Amino acid sequence: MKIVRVALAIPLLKYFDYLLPGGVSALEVGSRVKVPFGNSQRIAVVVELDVQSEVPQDKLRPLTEILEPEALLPDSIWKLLRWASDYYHYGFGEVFSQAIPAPLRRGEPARPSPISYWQATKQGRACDLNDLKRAVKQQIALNALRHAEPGLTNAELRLQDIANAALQGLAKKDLAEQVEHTPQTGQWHYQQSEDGLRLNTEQALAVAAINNADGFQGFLLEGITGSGKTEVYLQAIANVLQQGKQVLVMVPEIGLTPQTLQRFAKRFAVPIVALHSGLNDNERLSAWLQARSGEAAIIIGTRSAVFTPLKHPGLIVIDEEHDSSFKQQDSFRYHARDLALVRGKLEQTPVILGSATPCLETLQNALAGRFSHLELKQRAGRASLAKQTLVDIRQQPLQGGMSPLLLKRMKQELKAGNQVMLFLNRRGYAPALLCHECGTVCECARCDAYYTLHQNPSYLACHHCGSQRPVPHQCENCGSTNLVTTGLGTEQVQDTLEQLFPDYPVARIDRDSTRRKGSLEALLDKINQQKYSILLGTQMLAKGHHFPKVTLVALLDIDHALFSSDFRAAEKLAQLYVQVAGRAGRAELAGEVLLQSHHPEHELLQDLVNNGYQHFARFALNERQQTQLPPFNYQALLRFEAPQANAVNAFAEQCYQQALQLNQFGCWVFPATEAPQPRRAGKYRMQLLLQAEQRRALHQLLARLRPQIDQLPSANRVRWSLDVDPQDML
DNA sequence: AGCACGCCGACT
DNA sequence: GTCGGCGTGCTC
Repeated sequence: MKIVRVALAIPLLKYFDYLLPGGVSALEVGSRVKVPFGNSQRIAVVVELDVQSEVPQDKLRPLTEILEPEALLPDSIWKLLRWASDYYHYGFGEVFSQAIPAPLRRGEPARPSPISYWQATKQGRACDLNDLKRAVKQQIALNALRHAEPGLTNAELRLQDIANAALQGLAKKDLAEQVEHTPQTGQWHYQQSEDGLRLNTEQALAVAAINNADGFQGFLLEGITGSGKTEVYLQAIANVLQQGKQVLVMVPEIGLTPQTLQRFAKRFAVPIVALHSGLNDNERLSAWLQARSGEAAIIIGTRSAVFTPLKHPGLIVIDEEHDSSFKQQDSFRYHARDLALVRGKLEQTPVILGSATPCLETLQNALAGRFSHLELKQRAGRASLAKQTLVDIRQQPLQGGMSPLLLKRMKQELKAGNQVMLFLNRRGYAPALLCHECGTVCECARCDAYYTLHQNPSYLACHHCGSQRPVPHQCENCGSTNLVTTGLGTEQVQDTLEQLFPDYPVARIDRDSTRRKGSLEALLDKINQQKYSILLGTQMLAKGHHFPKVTLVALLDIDHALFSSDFRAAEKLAQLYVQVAGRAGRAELAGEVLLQSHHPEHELLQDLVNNGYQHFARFALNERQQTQLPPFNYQALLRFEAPQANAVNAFAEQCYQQALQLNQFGCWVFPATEAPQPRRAGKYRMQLLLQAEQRRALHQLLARLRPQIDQLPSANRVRWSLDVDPQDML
C-alpha cells in the first residue's frame, strides 16, 4: 500500500505518514486530507507522495478522506510557505494553516458558499428617494443599495457606515431585503481611461521604471508626504491591469479604510476585494477564492494578504512599508514585507515598497542596489512644507505638559479658526499614583509595573497586563490618605486644555476613548466637520488620517525615545515625526510643527529637524554599521515565559549552553537576560539574543538549535518562541 | 496543540 | 472511599 507524508497544524517540526487506501482517486502534493490523529480527526496537507516510511508498518493508519484531488494553492504560494517555514523555523503545517482562510483550515470545501447581502426590493428601486427625506440614514442606505450589484455585504455596509437600524427601517417599508447569494463575478476586462492625474517628471520616471520591469524587481518608492506616491501606484496598477494581470495591494492595519477602497473603486472599474478584519469567515473565503480564480482584479489587504493566491499575479504594492503592523508579533512571526519580496521573486512580478520614511532595512537594500530607488522629492499640488521648531522646555513652566511658547501659538491658531493637534504617547490620567507620606507607588501585583491612574470613570489599570482595580483611598504601606499622581497622560492634558481653552472643544483619541466599535470613525468624522478645535491623542492619531484644517502640530514629550534601550527607538520617532509633520498644512494652509524636548541639542533631533528624514536615515544607517546592528547584522531572539522564575531561568540557561555548543558558525550568542518587562501578567520572562554578520550563519545555528530545544526535558513547562528578525525586544 | 494517563487533596 | 488538580508523554 502506498504511503503519503502530511503536515499537521501542531507546533512540531515533524511530518506524519499515512497509508493511502487502495483504489483511491487522484491526490497531489498540496491536497488537503482528513486523517486520524490520536483519537480525533484532523485536517492535514500532503507534502510528499509515495514515501518510504521510517515508522513501523503496524503503526501507520489509513487516511480518512481526501478533501481535494489537486493542490489547494498554486506552486508559487506553496514555495513561499516552504521558504517561510524554513526561514522563520516554524513548522510547515502551522504555516500552511495560518496562510489559508479559516473554513479551509476546518476542512470545508474550497468553493464559494452563499453570503448574505442587502439589496433594494422592486419597490425600493422604483420609489422616489425624496420620499425618505425625513429618514436621511435610510435615504443614504437605499441609494447605496440601488447602486450595488447584487447588493451589499455586511462588511461593505460597515465600510460605508450604514447602520443596521437604517436597513431594518427600509425592510419594514419593503424597500430593502436580505438575500443569500453565492458571489460570482466572472471575467473582467480593464479598459484604460484617461482619468489619471498629470504626473510631474519624478512621478513619470517612477511609473516608467516600474512599467519597464521585466519579471521580478524590487522598487523603493521614497516620496515625501504629499509627493503623490499613490498616483504612481495607481498608474503602475493600471498598466498591469491592462495586461489582464492581478494586483495585490498591502496596507497597514489601520490604513484599510473606506476612503482607501473608494479611491481604488473610483479609479478602476474592475472587481476589487478587500481582506480586512471586518469580514466574517465566508466573506473572507469568498474574497480569497475570487483572488485565486482570477475573478478579482485588485486585492487589498493587510499583513496576512501576502499569502492570497492569484491566478495571474502582476504586481505587489506595499504602502507605508515601514509600518510595524506588517510584522506579525505572535505565534508565526513573519514579516509580510519580506515575504512579499520573496513572493515577487517566485512569481516574477515587480514589488513596490512605498514610504515617506522607509525603514532602514529597506533603505539599505536600495542603497546597496538590490532595489531600484525611486525618489519623489517634489510636493505635488499646492501643499507647502511645515515649519519645524524645537522647543527647549528645560526650566520652562509647563501646564499640562505644554510650554508657554506652545500655548501662545495654540491661542493664535485657535483664534484664527484653525485646528491644533497634540501628541502624547501615554494614555490615562497619570502613569503613577504614589503616597505623599512614604513614597510607596501603587504597583500591579502581576507585573513589574506601576498602575496608571484613569479618571472618568476612575480606576487603576496596568498597561502591561490589562488588569484593573479601584483607586485606593489609602496607602497600602502606611495607611496615609495623601495620595498624589506623578507624570502626565492624555486624560490630564485634556483636563488642562479644557480649563485653558474653555471655548475650544477637545477631541481625545487614544485606545480608551475609541474602545467602542465605530467610535474612532465617529470621532474622526466630527473632527472633519470642525466640531473640535483641539485634537489630542497618542500615536494612533498620526496614522493614516488627514485633517486639512490642522495648522499646528506638537509632540509634547519625545525625550524617552532619545534614551531608549531599543536601538530602533530613534528610527521610530523619526518616522512618527515625519508623519505628524505631514499632517500639518497639507492643503492650502501652511503649518508648523513644535517638538518639545529637554534635549534640543541632541544630535538626532537636530539632524531630523534641520536636514530631514533622508539625511537622518543615512546618518542612522552609518551608526548601525558602526555598532554592528541590523541591517548590517542579522538577529534572532528566543523568548521564554513561565509562571515560575527559576524554571524560566534554568530553561533559558540550558538554551544558552546549547547555542554555545552548537555555534560553529561564528555567531554571537549573548547570555540569556531578563526581558524588558521581566514579569508580565504573572509570568516571568527572559530572552536570548543570537546575532550574526551573515544571514546564513545565523540560520545554520537556528536549524540545529531548534530541534535541540524541542527535546529539552522542560520544553513544555516553559513557553518559548523564536523570533527571526525581531522588530522590538518586547 | 490536544488528549490521555497518572499520581495526590477535598468532597457527593 | 471517589472526583479532579495539572505534570508528562504521545500522536503516523
